[in-house]
Amino acid sequence: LPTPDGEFLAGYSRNGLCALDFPSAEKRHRNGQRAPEPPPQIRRWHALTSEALIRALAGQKSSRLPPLDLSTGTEFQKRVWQALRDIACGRTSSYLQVAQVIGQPGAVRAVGGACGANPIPVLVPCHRVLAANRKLGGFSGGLDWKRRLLAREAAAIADHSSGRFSLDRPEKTR
DNA sequence: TAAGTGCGTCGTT
DNA sequence: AACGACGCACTTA
Repeated sequence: LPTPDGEFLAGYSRNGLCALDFPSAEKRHRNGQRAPEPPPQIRRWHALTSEALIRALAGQKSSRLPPLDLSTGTEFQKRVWQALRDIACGRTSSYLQVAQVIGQPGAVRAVGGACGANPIPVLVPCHRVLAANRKLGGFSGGLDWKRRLLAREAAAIADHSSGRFSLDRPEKTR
């Protein structure tokens, strides 16, 4: 899946989009060998994924998404991932807040683990979760990506609201 | 303030 | 039984 930020790799199951990988600088994802001719269903989903991802990378609210197949996760993880999807574009949350939202205020650290296990980063916005001290926290795709995504969302919001509203973005970068 | 240490917590492996 | 994309209290510079 080509984007201005490089070639992402999307994976589909019978039920929908089930994986999204950041561009890997090294091995250029299967080196051009993609599936012969995806079935029409998959191609429709892929078109949606493509537009949504490109918008998301620009910091804009994502367009309509294809069905997401998150069935690989445990019950706990699925609850966390759903909570992530409820964080609006341009806003941020914290691992503690997410833990509270899913009704397990003590499972803060486990929430971090679930974020790290998110199979569809960017579209399932785990990058919007910061540490409670308002620092960046971690990111499986690399902290630079997390910074970039947040900065672009903040910029898009600022642009849209003439910058007169307070942006909630991370104070510090580590 | 900033940075480091220790411990509680709890889902995963 | 061990290990974190954490949080919080508490020390030290």
